[in-house]
Order: sequence, then C-alpha cells, then structure tokens
Amino acid sequence: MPELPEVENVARALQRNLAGRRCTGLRVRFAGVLSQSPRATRSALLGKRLEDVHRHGKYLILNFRDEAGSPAHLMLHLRMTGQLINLTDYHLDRHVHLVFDFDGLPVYYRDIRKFGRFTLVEDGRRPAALAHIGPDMLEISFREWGARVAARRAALKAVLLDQGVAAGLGNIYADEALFRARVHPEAVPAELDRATLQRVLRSAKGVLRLAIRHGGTTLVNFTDFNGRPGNFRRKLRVYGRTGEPCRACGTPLGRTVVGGRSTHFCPSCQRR
DNA sequence: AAGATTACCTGAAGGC
DNA sequence: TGCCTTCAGGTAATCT
Repeated sequence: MPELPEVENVARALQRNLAGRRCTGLRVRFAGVLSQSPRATRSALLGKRLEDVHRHGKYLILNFRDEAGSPAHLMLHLRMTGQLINLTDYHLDRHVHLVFDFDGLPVYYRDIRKFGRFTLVEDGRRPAALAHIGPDMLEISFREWGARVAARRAALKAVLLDQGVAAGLGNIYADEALFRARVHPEAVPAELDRATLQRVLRSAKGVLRLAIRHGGTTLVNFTDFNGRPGNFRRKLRVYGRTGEPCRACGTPLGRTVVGGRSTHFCPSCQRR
C-alpha cells in the first residue's frame, strides 16, 4: 500500500523521467478517478510542461506550466491500490483508468480498487484541499508535533495515523515505528513523558527514511522495465508477522485492532 | 469536539 | 467446484 515512502519514490521517479516533458495526451477509461470532468482535466493539462513534483504526506502535486506562463496543478492520491506505471511495453488491463502521454512517453494510472483521485487544484504547494492535513511527517519538528499530540487521549497509533496531526504515516509504518520506539500502540499520548514521545517521532521519521532508501514496500517503479517491487518488505519487524518470533526478544508477536485497523506488536517489548 | 463507524471498491483467502 | 463471508487499509462523510 502506498504510504509516504512509496509516494516519495513515485515523486522522484516522476521528477526524473517526466520533468521538462509536455503533457500531450490524456485518455480517460474510467472518469471516476477524476474529480473534474475529463474535458476540464484535459483542457487544463494539455500542452503544458511538467515543471516539478511536490509531495505532501501521501499526496502528490504535479506542477505544470505552458509557454505563456499559465500554470496548472494536478493533485493526486494513490489511496490503497493506485499505481503509476511508465513502461513502454505495458499491456493494458481492465484496471488501467488513465493513459497520459508525455511527448510520446506513455504513463498509465492503474488502480484495482478505484479509490485513488486526481484533482485539479489552484496551488502547487498547499492547496485549500489540503488545509486540514498537518505538516509532512518527515518535516515536522518535535516542538510542533509534541504540542499537537500532548493533550490527545486516543490510542497513540490512532494519533499517528491521524493525517491532521502529521501527514504520511499509514498502517504499516505506524506499527513499525511503535515497535522501534518500544511503545504500546494503545498508549495514551497525554500520559506519556516527553522522552517517550520524542522517541516515537524519531522512530517514525527513521523508519520512513529507511523505507525510502529501500524503495518502499509497494510495487511502483518508474525506471525499471520489469516493474520490480520495493524491497522494504523484508525489513518489516512486526507488520504481517503475527505469531512469528519478535526479532528482538523471540516472543510471539501479537495482533489486535486499534482505531479499526489491524495492529501488530510485541507484547514483551511494547508494554503499556 | 474528539473519537468511532461506515462507505467507497475489488481481489484474495478461508469455510463449507 | 462454487458460493458465501471476511479481510485488506486511506480518506471523507456521518454518527455519537
């Protein structure tokens, strides 16, 4: 599932492979992934050059500009199963909803569950549509994060997943961050001391940076012609390892539900 | 007002 | 084999 590290890798691949190219075509096979009409989306993008790609949390914003200096900003969220694919010999299947053309280079949007969304916005950095989203998890300072979290009484994991507090952490990396910080997912932020909260934020940033370096956990790859998946899966210490021994202490890992999400943890390393 | 629940979708996996 | 249920999880909308 695309979380911050996967989205960051998509952003870098888009930047590397498409920046400087003009959007010269957009075929819409399923209009449900567009917030605006296909006609409006095409008219905003066609003929404009991709200048840069900005990421905020799990959102991407593609910034375009035409020769006359007129801009366009396309925001997208891959949600659960969205993929951007940049293979020249790609074989279309029924899950490919958009086909962009960048000066002859095809870019496919594939999304099995159709949760992803492309939205034209009016600003390339902080559009109004993201006003309720907090600072990016990799950029937020402890001063700010700590202040936002200090009074919360919901389970810590639920607060980590709350994109209004800080944006980018999803279910997989929330579990990994809590394990690395040795804090129980149901701990109450308001009851934790400063050092523990600092450890949680540091662990969250650490696991995100590590996953970015390993290409993420999803299979989105722009440069690679065989669509090689990210290889962070091997590095996961708790997610999806229920019943298997903790890599730190050997205790069988537990699974519970926090904030409606499946939650993996070590009952011995992560005490309440 | 924060916290909890549901809707949105499809495919995989498990039970019978 | 095939039908049915459950689960997966990001976000917005809707409830309490």
